[in-house]
Amino acid sequence: MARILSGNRKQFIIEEAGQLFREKGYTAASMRDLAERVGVEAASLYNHIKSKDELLREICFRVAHEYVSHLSQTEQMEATYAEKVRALLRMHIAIITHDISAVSVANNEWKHLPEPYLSEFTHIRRDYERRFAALIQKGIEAGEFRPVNPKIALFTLLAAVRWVEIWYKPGREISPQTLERDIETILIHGLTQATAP
Amino acid sequence: MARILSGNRKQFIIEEAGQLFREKGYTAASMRDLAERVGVEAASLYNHIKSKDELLREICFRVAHEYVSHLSQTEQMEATYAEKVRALLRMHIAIITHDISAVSVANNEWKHLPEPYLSEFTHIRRDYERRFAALIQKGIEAGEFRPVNPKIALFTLLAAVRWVEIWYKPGREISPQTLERDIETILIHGLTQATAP
DNA sequence: GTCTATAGGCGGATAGAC
DNA sequence: GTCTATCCGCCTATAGAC
Repeated sequence: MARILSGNRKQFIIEEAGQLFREKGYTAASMRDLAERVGVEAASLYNHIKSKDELLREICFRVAHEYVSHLSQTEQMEATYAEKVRALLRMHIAIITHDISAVSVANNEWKHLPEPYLSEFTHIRRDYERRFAALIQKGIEAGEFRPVNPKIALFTLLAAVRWVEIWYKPGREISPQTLERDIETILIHGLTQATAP
Repeated sequence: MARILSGNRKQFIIEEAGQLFREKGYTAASMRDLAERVGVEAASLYNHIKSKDELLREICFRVAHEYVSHLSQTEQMEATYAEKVRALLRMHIAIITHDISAVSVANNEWKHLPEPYLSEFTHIRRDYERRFAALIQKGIEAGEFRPVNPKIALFTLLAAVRWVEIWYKPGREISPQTLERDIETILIHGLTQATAP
């Protein structure tokens, strides 16, 4: 029971840390700032966590594992490569809009992870990119996609959904559904009306 | 003469600061770090600059003004909206590949600007986005572009070229020319071969 | 214009009472 | 588990000798 309460308390602290790190950046955010949000003195935080960077680790790796888990599911789908890429774009937008603080921290503050976690994190991310690029490569070979460099295509897609993380706030004028539809339209079909392959 | 030398020295310090801020982040980068790169003691830097945030300001506003200046030129071009948007995409890629540290800092560290510079910077950026979105809006009205939300289109385009800033290193396997061509292909024509408007 | 020395503040984290 | 008090280090920036 004590462990469950303690676990909840820790999760609450991690949640607040995610929002704080997103707003001010990991380095500029102090444990005193975090304590104020949580409603305790700074020293009390250390009854739940061991260090500031433990918070960063929890956030970054939770996000990383969520992305990898969805990628694995997508790879096993029975579908065309275009459908798989489309599903991954939707997945990215969904994760971002549902867990925006954590995603933002994982995207922008990961470089402050201390070793060996930094190496582990970049390794996971590189592996994710490699597997995603392989799907695009196969889509090109299958004639579904234009013959572009798969890495360029990958990063263009990933970056194009990442802006949502910077910009999106719940309750903003544009709904997640419109977001999803229009971003997909541009990336999959292109911006211009009349296309000539 | 003394002023010219001093000016060059200051520019050198700003250049080194840009690289340092990009690598470590503005808050995590110390004046001692910067001094070591420049080859002096930290206190000596203050003969050339007034404060750490002056360096951040110089970098952020130089980049902002470069973007705005190119946008103004593009607005005055005699060309279709598709050609103008294409020109702006090329301009973004060119600025990023030529001045990557400064662009990276302006994109990622601007939030550490102290007021009133923070407000001024965000105002300049919002104005840039408004004018760029207007070009897309007109392109949609002219039937050149698909009927998507202009803001979504804008941010998707801007984000898609921004990844270059995170990823690009001079001398990497992919050339700026290939970058430009493939990113344009995806954003303007779309990833899939057979498009059905 | 560069140096050494240092002021003055805030950072993460710990000790120990309750 | 939370508090107060505090350690100790690093931070930006300044003072003043050379």
